[in-house]
Amino acid sequence: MPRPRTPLLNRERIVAAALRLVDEEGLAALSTRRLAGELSVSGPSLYNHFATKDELLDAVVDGVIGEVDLSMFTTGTPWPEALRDWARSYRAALAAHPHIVPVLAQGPGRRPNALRLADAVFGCLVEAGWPRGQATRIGALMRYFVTGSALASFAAGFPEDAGLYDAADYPHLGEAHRLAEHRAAVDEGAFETGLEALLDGLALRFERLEQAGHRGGQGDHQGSRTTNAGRAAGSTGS
Amino acid sequence: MPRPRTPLLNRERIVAAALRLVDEEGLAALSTRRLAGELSVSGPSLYNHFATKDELLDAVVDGVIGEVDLSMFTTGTPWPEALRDWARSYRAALAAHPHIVPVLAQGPGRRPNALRLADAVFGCLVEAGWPRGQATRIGALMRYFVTGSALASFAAGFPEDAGLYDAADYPHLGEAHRLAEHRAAVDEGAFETGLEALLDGLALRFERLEQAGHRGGQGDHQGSRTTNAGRAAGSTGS
DNA sequence: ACCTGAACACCGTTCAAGT
DNA sequence: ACCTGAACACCGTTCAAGT
Repeated sequence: MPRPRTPLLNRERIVAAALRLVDEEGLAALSTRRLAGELSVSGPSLYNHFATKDELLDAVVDGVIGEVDLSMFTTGTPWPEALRDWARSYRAALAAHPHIVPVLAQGPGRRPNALRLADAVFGCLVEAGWPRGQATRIGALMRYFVTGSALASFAAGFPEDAGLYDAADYPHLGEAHRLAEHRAAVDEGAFETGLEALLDGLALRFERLEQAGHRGGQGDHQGSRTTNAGRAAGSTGS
Repeated sequence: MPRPRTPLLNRERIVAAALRLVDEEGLAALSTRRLAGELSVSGPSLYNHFATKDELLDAVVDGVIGEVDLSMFTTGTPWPEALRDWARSYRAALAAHPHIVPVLAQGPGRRPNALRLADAVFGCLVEAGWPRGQATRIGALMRYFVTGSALASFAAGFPEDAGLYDAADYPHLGEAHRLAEHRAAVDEGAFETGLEALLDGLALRFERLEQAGHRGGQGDHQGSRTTNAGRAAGSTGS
């Protein structure tokens, strides 16, 4: 019985080929038949490894999210810097795979690497002294900003050409807004400005929190010197 | 020649039927054949009014963007309040049509109503004294945050069920994160927290700007008392 | 000018059949 | 256990033909 000769396919090889295909030719190129062809295999073979195409896409997305650097959350970096470094790493990972961003931005973040990511952010913020409910919200809003920026910046396709529409009706919008070259610069600037504004706004809240904490003694606010002991318990307070 | 009997179809009727179909049955239900059926017409008929399905989707999206309230930008409301009211109105419009958000978030914002929207925000900020380049970035980052939030909140589909994945590997994430009921509350909280943080962060920058302006005389910073005269000229400085 | 039926080149997915 | 070919029920879009 020479049965255990190695299978032609496995999830890892399929995901890798799918990501390469999407990166090189866009999301529309990823059909089951085309992907199977890239793997020198017949279309339905893929269904031995993934139940549906959506499940395959989920795996591709999770692989990309796995590229996001999370090390800044465990090296004792102060939370604002950690959040900034992480947001930029997140954006860079999405910029490297622009065509998958629409799938990623939409999909519920319950794949393994998405959960690792959410967990790392949450842990860092709670460690720093943020209440658990706030930490949850901050993690979410940061992801929303990064993915929203990435969608508009990378996935939007190239504006076909200037002069596509009449400028007459938009008194404040100038020619520059329609130039593709400038669009990338605006997007990068918008991301950086938004990121810094967000961090400043959060820092302001953190100061108020610390002051309230010091005045009110131990309310529901966990001080920033709390040890690990309290936070690995399970509930998130959100 | 009884030619001018009114046509069965027109763009307006098609767009309205498409939006209704998407709202009621989701984006996947919007096929050309299905939509044509709703309009009691044959599939290819639609191509007499839209060159492609994408062009039709663009029109649907622009209709939704047209629902966003922009009146706060022309009533002399201070820019932070105007921006806050607008962001909430924007979010509400997307919440009313959750299934179209993925298309909207991705599509380049060069349809008429998207341009009207961008123009209104830009005009308000420049009027308030923001430099044109900054005004452009702020408009963009606000859109990114609103659409990013909306995508994750409304378009993400319902998390199938709790217990889909093992909790063991995510020490900080508790059961609450997996409950659909709590997800909506977290999303709303994340949006509001992010919006306020963003506005605070921008207000901080505006203060610094004003101070620099008063110190440095008239640099490239247009004072907040500038009249309309200067800004309808066309170029945006971005 | 606008609508139709037929057709083209695709899809995702199922399933019996092979090994 | 894993791969195949054939098939099913769809797609978006084109096009000659009708009025």
